[in-house]
Amino acid sequence: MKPEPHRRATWRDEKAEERRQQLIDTALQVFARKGFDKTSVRELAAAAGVAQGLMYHYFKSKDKLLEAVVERHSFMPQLKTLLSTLHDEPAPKVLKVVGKQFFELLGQKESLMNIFFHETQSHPIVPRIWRGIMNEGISLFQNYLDERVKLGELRPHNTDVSARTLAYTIVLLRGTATAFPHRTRADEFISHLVDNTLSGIAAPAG
Amino acid sequence: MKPEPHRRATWRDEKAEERRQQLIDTALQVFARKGFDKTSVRELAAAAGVAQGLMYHYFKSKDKLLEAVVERHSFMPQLKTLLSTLHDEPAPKVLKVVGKQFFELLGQKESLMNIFFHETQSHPIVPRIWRGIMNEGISLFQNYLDERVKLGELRPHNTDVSARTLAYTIVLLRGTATAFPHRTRADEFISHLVDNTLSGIAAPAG
Amino acid sequence: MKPEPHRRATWRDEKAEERRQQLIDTALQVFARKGFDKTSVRELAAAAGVAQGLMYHYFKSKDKLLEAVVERHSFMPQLKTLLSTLHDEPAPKVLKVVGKQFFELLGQKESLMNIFFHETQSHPIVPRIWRGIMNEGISLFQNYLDERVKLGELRPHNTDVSARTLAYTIVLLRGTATAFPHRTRADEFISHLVDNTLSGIAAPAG
Amino acid sequence: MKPEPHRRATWRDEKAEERRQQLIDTALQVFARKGFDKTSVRELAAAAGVAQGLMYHYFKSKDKLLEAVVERHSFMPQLKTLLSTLHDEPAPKVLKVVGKQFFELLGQKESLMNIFFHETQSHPIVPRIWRGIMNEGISLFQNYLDERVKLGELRPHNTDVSARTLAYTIVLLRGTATAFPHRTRADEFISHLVDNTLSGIAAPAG
DNA sequence: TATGAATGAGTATTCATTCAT
DNA sequence: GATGAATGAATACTCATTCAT
Repeated sequence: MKPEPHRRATWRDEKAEERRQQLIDTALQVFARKGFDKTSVRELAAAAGVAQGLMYHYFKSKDKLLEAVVERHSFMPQLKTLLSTLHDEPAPKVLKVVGKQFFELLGQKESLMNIFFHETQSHPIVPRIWRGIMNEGISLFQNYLDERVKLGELRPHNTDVSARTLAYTIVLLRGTATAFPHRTRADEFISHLVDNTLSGIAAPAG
Repeated sequence: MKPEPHRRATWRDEKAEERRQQLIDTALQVFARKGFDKTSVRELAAAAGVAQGLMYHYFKSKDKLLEAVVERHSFMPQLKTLLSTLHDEPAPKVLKVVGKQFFELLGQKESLMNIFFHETQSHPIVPRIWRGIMNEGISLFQNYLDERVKLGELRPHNTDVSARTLAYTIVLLRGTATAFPHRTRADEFISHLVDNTLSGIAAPAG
Repeated sequence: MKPEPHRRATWRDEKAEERRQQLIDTALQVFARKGFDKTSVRELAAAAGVAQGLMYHYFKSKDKLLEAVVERHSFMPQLKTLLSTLHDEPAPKVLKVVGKQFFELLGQKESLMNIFFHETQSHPIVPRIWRGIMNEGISLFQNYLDERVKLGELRPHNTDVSARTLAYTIVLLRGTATAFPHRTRADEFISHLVDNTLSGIAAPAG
Repeated sequence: MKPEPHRRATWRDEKAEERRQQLIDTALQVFARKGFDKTSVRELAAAAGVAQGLMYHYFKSKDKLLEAVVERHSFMPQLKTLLSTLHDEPAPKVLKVVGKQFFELLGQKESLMNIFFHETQSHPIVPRIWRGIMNEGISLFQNYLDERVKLGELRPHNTDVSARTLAYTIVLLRGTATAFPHRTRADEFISHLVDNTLSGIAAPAG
């Protein structure tokens, strides 16, 4: 019986893929903590417990590594899953839930968010991915709102604006929450946010 | 006959102050365009038309220069002026105006905003100043909203949330507007934003 | 039934020898084109279509590979063959032919010549081989000239000098011919060279 | 009396020019000894007794330094001076003298010759300068020979070939002399070379 | 035999900072 | 005040070589 060279190659390939993943994950953490520019390849290698030369076996350059990081950890799938739960549910009931889940998702992806916020200028792919996520997310969310308008649950209005209002506010809430938490806790904040958005803050007319 | 040392000193002081200001202004532009880390002192000096060594006559280090930049260009005064016009004006009338003015102010301070967004990790003073501006601004804005609630113009609600909703949305709108403009134009967006915020987006109860 | 180990070994040896030869041939081309130092082992392996590690099965080091290249492609045999045709032929008749053949031989070995010219400092074996070829060639050539002197066909003179004059001129002609061809074509040049050498360029004494 | 800023600047400029020259001279020696590729900038700086960073104050890159070296040490002027002594002198009398002087000039420029021979591939300016020197030199030499033909001192022949024969032979003689000196000493060699060239090596007819 | 993952020393270059003039 | 020569540490990246499979 001949040896199976294919099997062996596959095993090596798997190991290599694991290693690649490990390097990406380590880089995500270190980039988020220290920033892309202030992180040296030597540091990355040390953090991953490998020789610096190995970085270049897996990634052509430090820039390409950053690309790999943002591509691999882009939370598009989770965002889609999250937003797919919207459909056929009444707005007042789900907006708070989805808002809080979105906030939580951003929290889980804190490292990535750090990169999105700070490394925009380092490499063009970073804002491109971020823009992709936001646009897609806003778009899906807007579709839901449009449906609800059609159903007469929401009044006719510019849903791009309301979608962005909710999304932007939560994104920046998340951004500032870590750095300098404020009085109102996030959950409570989002509850109020949705209430305000639905009912308005103006006093009921006369 | 010797010249009076005092006169000369004053004249020289003025020149020095001008020069200092010039270096700060140049640095603001270059930092905003290229990022703090990717800008060398040599580049800054060249952009200002002086020798590199001169930078260190005016600023102890590159970091201190960054501090000087964010301190000097902090738009706190303008923000306070802007918000001081709020008082004793009815909300529906002024929110749009103030919102648009705020958006425009952020636009004028685009270079500084770039630094706030991207150089948070470079030096602790950057997020500190940014946080100061935001907190102060939000606080003043919230005070105004509280007044309007007292006057019965707005319904009782968490004004911290509504203040932040408006502020955060406009900030991120500004941030994304330059990089990737979206369908709705800013002015229109802010109009809708204020309308939504005041009246809510829920359909009027039957 | 097991295969005879001897047969297998022989077959494998042949394959191995082929592979070795292939690696040497590839290396010759790449070294000549890019230079020894500027060629990485990775590049060599890629050019030969094998993994880098395999290079070290066949050659102990990059230096040893260079040795193998210059040893294998040393054109000593061809040179000897070429010069062996000299004997018993009259000088005026054969010098031009041999000169042109020598020029052509150098042309065929252009890659090797490139290595001889540029990589002298890389590894001591390179100038050693080159010196060997030249000295042996000059020596054989000189022997021929000495014979012709004895036969009275050439006048008594320092044949080391005349041998080197012809050889050096053709070598450098070849070296410069590729890089920057000059007015006189090589064939013609060599004809004139031999004519001059035999008859001298001085005007016949009155 | 005002201080003379110009004088001071000039003094600094002089110092800078001296330093520049020193770095070039040091580089010439080290490049010649170790080869361009095998010499690190750190080594160059150490050999010159300065910090490595200073190299980049004076030369934009290692390549530019090599350019500066070959440009500054190109022996074109000396070669022209040497060849200008030819005119109006009879060939038999001066060819040996000029030949030996040329050999000696090459010897004085041994370091530069090493670079010309070995670093052709490193940077395009190296062969360009070498070609310039050779072409100009050959051309001037050929002009002289043409004159002598016109005067009836030399017989009509292809002077490009005879000029190159003498030049090439001496160049390679010089190149091999250092590496592996041979039996005939250079002076003697050149005497024989000129004798052969003038009188030919064929036995006198009849 | 053949692979390619892994190593670690080495390289050119950049840069903030100092200082004599 | 102003210059730019000089420093030396840091950085991204390359490469010959080794070795487990």
